[in-house]
Amino acid sequence: MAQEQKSSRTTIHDLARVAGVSVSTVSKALNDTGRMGEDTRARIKRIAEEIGFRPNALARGLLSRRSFTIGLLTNDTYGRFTLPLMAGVSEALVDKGVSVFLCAIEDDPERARVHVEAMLDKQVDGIIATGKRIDRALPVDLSNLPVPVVYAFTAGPPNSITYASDDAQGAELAVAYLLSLGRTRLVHITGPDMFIAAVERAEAFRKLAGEGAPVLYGQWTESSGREAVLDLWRQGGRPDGIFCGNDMIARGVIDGLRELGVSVPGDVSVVGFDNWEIVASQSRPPLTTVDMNLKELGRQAGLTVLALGEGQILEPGLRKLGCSLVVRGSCSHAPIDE
Amino acid sequence: MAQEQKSSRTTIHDLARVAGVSVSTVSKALNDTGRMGEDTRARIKRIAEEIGFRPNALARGLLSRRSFTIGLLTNDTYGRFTLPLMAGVSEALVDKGVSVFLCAIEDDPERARVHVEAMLDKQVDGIIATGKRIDRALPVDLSNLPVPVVYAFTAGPPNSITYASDDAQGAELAVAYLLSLGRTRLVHITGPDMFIAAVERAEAFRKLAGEGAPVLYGQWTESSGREAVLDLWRQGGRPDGIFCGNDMIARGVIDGLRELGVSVPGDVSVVGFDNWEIVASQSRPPLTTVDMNLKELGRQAGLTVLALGEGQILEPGLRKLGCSLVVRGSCSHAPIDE
DNA sequence: TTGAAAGCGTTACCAT
DNA sequence: ATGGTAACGCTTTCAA
Repeated sequence: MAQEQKSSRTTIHDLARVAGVSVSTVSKALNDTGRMGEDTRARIKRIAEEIGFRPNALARGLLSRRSFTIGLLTNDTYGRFTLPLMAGVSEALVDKGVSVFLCAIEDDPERARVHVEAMLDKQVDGIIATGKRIDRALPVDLSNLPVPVVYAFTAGPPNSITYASDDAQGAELAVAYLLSLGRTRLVHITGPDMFIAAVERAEAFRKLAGEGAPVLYGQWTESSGREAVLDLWRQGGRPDGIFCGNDMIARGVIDGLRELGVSVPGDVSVVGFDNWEIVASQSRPPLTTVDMNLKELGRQAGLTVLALGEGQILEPGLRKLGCSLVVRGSCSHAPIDE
Repeated sequence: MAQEQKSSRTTIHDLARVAGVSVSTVSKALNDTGRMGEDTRARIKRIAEEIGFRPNALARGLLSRRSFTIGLLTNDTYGRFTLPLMAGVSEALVDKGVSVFLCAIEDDPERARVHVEAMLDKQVDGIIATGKRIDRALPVDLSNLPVPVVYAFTAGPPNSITYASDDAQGAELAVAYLLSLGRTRLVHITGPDMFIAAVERAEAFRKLAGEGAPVLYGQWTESSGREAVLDLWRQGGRPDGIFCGNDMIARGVIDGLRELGVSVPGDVSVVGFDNWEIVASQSRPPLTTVDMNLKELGRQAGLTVLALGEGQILEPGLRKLGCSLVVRGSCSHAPIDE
């Protein structure tokens, strides 16, 4: 049938028997601890290799009180933010033998609790909480757990360690780029002002583009971007550079500009935010956009929970990681006037 | 500092001491095994609740040889297919106390091996292999593992249990819908014919739309869809219904039609495939599309590995799950001619 | 009805 | 240089 080879796993006892030594000797040989003849050690290692012995992490964890396992909790259903983050966490930790439990909770406190308890039962060495916005917390209280918790891209309680991308710096990057291209009449089209990320980006935008530069709050959707740009032109606005709060909005903006017969990047340069590959690279023209380096964020969050789990004492607080600009085709130098 | 409450976990010994009984009595009370006074049982349960005792799954697993843990292996970086699937797996298994290790491998056999071995060391009860296309295998051999493996949305070896969506049925659904609207001149615009999914959908399309109905293979991208439609019109094609191989293509198609001044859904009805929410709902008009029910697929795959892990013998083979049609705004009834 | 003891697979310590 | 033994937290006989 379908599951023939389910050979029972070989244990350290089997290995000891085959090698003709005691279990403790095998253990020491394999872990490079204790003192023993290099020949014996090598021989045991070779035999272990041959019979395909792999130590049972459950038994190991029982003794060491470390499971080499961490939990990643998220309420970001699409995985827009979670997957890159997860990739970073995973990449940083595989080599240390750490595996990651992924738990997707859909803003359901009950399910969230169940997931968290399941992870705790499994003795995870730590938990990374993540989500889709930095100013909202997950629907579950993680503050009195017996394991360290690190927050990444979601709000943590006071005194927690939280990782986030530097929205202001990212926005500055985008605006500075537009300015460097000679674009002077800038507009910012973004999501709802209830999002702190939107506000921070907007403030950074104003700082560089001038306090009077228009900021248009709306939704994080294409249609919102498109309508904003249509309204703008209807009202006589004629920016030559548009910085968008995310890539979806940017697509809508480009869409709207096409409808208006305005050339991108000829007449107007457009910059997005998120570098959501699938959206940014498929737009026409491909989108120049800000990348939040979520993978790096994940990597650091992963390393941090692990360090906390090993007993290191780290300063609590918010840690902002820099963004970078990914240049594609939606921006060009402003035409020389005379 | 940041990790104050790391109280050492309470064990069954603590609980036994508090309750004034032996560990074995506690164990039996909590597991509803053995015989004992209902009052004692209730009292122990209550105390367990009070002091927040939760059994150590590592210890439990050591004994029972079950870790209540499974691994999900994927090479789908964007998570387009993996996340819905994962949601299904997770949803079906949380209640059974099973947690899921997610391992994203990027077509790197080396990393894949490392991940698989890490999971095996952790004594996973089974592995679900998944990916981004049904006719390619993951870059790692999973066929001689000591745990059951189920394949979902990725190719498995002969005699394995594989879950996939029913591409033909999904395509039929789409085409039948177009026909039911009175659309008669149908075209299919899809991805590369190297994808078996593309071919199967195309065949199903031809079966219903007529053997002569045009099938245009291209890429799975927006630009490919747009160009196909532009070419089509340039060459004088005037379909009134377009079935697209995926939602990205459908977006491109709609985009191209707008450029041509063709109304969707007035002049042409468009159906997509995938129901990639973020793409389908944001297109103008929102996309009517085929949903592969990946969540259900995940649920079944999850239940199946678990069953195999419990020793059940199941028939190997490919199991196709039905798709459903999600109606949005991109289709309408054909105008009455006279 | 309850408890003592063995054992799951591993590591650490102390003898030999 | 190597091996015996205890211990990690739990479940499961088996005895009382």
